Amino acid sequence: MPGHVTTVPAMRYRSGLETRDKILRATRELIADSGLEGTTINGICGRAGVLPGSFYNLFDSKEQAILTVVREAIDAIDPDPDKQGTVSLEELVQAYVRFVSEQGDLARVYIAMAVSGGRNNTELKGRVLRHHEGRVARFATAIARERPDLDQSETERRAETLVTALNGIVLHYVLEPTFDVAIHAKALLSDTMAPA
Amino acid sequence: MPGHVTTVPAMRYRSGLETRDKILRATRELIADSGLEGTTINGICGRAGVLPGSFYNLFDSKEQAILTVVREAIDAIDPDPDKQGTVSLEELVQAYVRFVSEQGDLARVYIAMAVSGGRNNTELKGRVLRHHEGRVARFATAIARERPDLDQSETERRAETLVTALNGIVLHYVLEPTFDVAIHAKALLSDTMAPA
DNA sequence: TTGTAATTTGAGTGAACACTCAAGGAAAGC
DNA sequence: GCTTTCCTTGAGTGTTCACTCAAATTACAA
Repeated sequence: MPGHVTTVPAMRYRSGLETRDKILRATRELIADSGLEGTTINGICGRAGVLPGSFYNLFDSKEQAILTVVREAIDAIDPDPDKQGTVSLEELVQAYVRFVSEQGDLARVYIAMAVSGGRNNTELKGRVLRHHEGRVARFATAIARERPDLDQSETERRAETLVTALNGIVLHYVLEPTFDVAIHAKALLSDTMAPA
Repeated sequence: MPGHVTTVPAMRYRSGLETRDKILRATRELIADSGLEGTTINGICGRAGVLPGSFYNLFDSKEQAILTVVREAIDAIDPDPDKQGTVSLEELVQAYVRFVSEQGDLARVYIAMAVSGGRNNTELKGRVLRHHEGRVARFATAIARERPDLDQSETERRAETLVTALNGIVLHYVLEPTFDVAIHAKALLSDTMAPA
């Protein structure tokens, strides 16, 4: 059970926290433009201006740093996680578009994760799938509030189509930064709310 | 200019062709369940029952084998590349769904490629973007034929939304094999053809 | 100021990576 | 059967990977 017990010190000094920040920022940037598998300890340390020994003084493993960044990306996607039942579908979509345009690095991390999806990493895979389910449920709730005429299975199907299709839009944006996410997201949104 | 001149022999014996097939099959399977970066020479050779020396007798590099498989995946997606202007949008979508369900390995290769998109591989990146453009153009042609009332920019936008959204559907299918691609693809199709 | 613990240094570990090569064995043309 | 070319073998190349550790240095508390 690696990661269950932390063997790194308590980080009581300021410089430790600063180094930790530098490492996480470097990790985020590196995942964003080299992908999960292209992210190496050397790359992280080089970009952060830190030596490997210092990295391992603060993190148990490369994976722990990556997981921390992935969690950041997941948490950054959903607006107001508190107000579970009161956010409109449009707000949910707009929040995603905003997340993508304002936090490009994290958006790339999010897609890199959704794709490699923890191929040989059960911890990461579970996290990805749980996140997806929660996201679909949230979209479904919003749809149900605005379109009470739809039955439950139709509501759920529309939520699932919308969430996965939006990911497709963002996936392409990651490949081609000139791609206009907002326009296509808006189109998907109005399709989802169409009468039929 | 690697890959321009081939240094491997002419492959005149039957066993050479068989070994080549075994290697390409192993490469395809390995990309499908370990991703592009998780695909190693040792992995390929182990799965193919071949030694590294034999691999390099038939391929110049690991990248050459991967590119061959990627080209397979790209070519397998589009139905009847000859009849450019006569295929309906529904047929295009159905062909993609069929491709995904019948050739899961290649579909995974396709997504792996679309995602890692040749991050540090210009050859691969160019191929991916050119393929995407051609695909959008083909979808746009089909839409224009069935919906001549739409202006050109609207037609193109719908084609782009549909193609990227479909990729999102397939991306999720790759993560969760129980995901029903056909249903969601059909929904996207009818949305694309909606009046508004 | 001094003691202690956190932090940094930088060389070093073994494993896995892509790739090579000389030599032996097998398949085809003659 | 002889020759040539193809194919396979399997050990070996240098590089990069994630990760370690003892020693030096620094930051804070008292």
